[in-house]
Amino acid sequence: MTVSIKDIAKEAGVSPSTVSRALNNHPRISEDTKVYIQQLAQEMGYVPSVIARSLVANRSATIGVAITDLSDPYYVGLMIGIETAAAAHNYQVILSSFYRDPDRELAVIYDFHQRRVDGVIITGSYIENTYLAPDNNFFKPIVVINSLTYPYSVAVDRVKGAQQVVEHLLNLGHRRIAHVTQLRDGMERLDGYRTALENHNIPIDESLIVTCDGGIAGGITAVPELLSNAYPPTAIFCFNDLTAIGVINALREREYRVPQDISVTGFDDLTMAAYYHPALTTVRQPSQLVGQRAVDMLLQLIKGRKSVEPQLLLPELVIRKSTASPPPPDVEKILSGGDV
Amino acid sequence: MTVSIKDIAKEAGVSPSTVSRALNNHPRISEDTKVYIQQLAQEMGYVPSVIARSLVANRSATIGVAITDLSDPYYVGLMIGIETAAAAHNYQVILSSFYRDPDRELAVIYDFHQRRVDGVIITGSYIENTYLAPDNNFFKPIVVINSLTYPYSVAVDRVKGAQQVVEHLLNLGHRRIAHVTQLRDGMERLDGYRTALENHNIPIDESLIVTCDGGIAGGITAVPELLSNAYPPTAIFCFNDLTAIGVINALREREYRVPQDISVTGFDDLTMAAYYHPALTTVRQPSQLVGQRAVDMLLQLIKGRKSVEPQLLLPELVIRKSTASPPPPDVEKILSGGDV
DNA sequence: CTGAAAGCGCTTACAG
DNA sequence: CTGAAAGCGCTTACAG
Repeated sequence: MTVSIKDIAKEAGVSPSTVSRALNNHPRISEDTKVYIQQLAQEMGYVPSVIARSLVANRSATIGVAITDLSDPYYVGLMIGIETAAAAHNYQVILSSFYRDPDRELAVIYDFHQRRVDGVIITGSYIENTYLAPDNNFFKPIVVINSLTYPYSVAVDRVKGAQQVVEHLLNLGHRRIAHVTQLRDGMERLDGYRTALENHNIPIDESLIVTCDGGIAGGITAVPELLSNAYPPTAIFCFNDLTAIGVINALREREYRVPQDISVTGFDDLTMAAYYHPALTTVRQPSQLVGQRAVDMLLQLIKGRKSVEPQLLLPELVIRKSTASPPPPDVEKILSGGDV
Repeated sequence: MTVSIKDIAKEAGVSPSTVSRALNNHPRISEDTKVYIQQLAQEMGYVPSVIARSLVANRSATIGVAITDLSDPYYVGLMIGIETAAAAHNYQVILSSFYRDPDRELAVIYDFHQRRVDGVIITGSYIENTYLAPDNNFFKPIVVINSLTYPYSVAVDRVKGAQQVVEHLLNLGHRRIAHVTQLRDGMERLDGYRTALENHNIPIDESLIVTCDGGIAGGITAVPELLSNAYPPTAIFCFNDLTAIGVINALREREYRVPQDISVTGFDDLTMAAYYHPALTTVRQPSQLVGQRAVDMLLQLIKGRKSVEPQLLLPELVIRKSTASPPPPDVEKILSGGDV
């Protein structure tokens, strides 16, 4: 049997109220009994129940974090930022994954509400607009990471990030630049890609845009499609570092050298990006900072603030070894009638 | 104001007990009122409070997971296994990191108890023996992953794993095999390393054993020490994949080729290991399975079982591209009086 | 089938 | 400074 405040009260011959006050350092309590009770509690192995405390305080000191998929280190980075910031404010984190399944996402958020978390952070949400609906039963503040439409959001300007890498490729002299994108989460990067090319008066070639699942496997499957193009790309701008790594693997298997034969760029700047071979040119998303800011924003909302400004953080182009100028044009191909 | 069972009772003109029964599909309740109440609850936006429910049930359907450091993908793998298995049993997971700090570890476990988790899983524990002490105030079952001394543990046989890779290196013809270890968590691997060498009658050369922090950085710092050896190694058995990647980076910086000039092995078989260049020869730890088994064991203990068998899972040697036979002996060195 | 009562472990006005 | 009472949101014997 776990010992409760009542047990201590009985043992000490005082009322439960007094025990409660002693344990909580209440101002109006005699120093003697306070010390005595605290010591007694210690001896008796008392561990306060935050369950009971939450019930009366109407506050659980818990935030629910719904992460779409922990197997992507990018999300782990967010999680680390969230957990660290939450711990610094004495909040505990309850974690659930929903693996890109909208039904599971909804179930997770509902479960969070049943558990009376004080607030919720969602990354990789597929149903962010649901949280705006007035009849959704969700009465706790929700912050969505990287949402374009949801009002309480902290995001990274991925349009700009994409534009920057593609500019970098353009500056190196590339003209046939492919993009491996991801349907759900890749729209901003696609925008940035288009904008950069248009700024340089390069027409968009839709055959150079292929979709993937956003993981290493997706990068691998994208390559054959790209290489079978009548005019294959000299550079590939990938959805993220994971797909870049997949792409590089598939390229290497076909004896292409990166970056000598073809340049490849990532996105995210995972820890691994710097230590991969070749080290990845990529766009750094400050994921831990994003996580931390999301907690800050959520804490404001929990405090009752109604008007928080959506946050937009800046990404940073990181140039490493996976990009270079395109190889010289293929002379044989030109002579045989091709055009580069 | 969030709506409670009382609000629904008032609205429906019945007692709270009836509402509770209707909501919980209690057997003895008229179908009519059940349907009516459930619908009313829905309309009123009722979300049950598991806080309140936990208080009476003395069960929170929550397990606390203390992970030492989420920035190591190995621990993330464990976490994924744990979270998945927990979700399958309708348990939520509350997650805290303690970053190899024993004080924080203890504080986290205490906090879990305050929150009345039903059980605890700890990975990378530094104070596992504390949990055995009778006066520690911890009254919920605790499973420790990869513990050698704690009775409720699921672990991987790392001695054997280490032995296997070192055997592999030996079979390739290596005789000068270095080991980059980690003080806290590397003892088993060190054992396996020693055993394998002894089995082949190769004396242990302590100058070939260097310690590191268990991350990429540690691999990088280990290399200069190893290369400055009077008789440098032809193969390096690393604590884990991360250190192997650090080692390979440091080697490459010095123009060593892996595996032609020197072989390098990892441990863990992170996802990245297969896609690294060169693809890592390593020892697979079935981390998701370990996480899942830990949940299974914990659930047994929560159910009240007192005698669960510690589990020891087998690792698996995965041979890829980072190992090869040693280069031919350095003739110049031999001629100049050296000995290999 | 339904309601009144007690209780889970705590906190907090309200009296004294 | 301390105690008795009420209450947080639920569940569950106990009566009826």
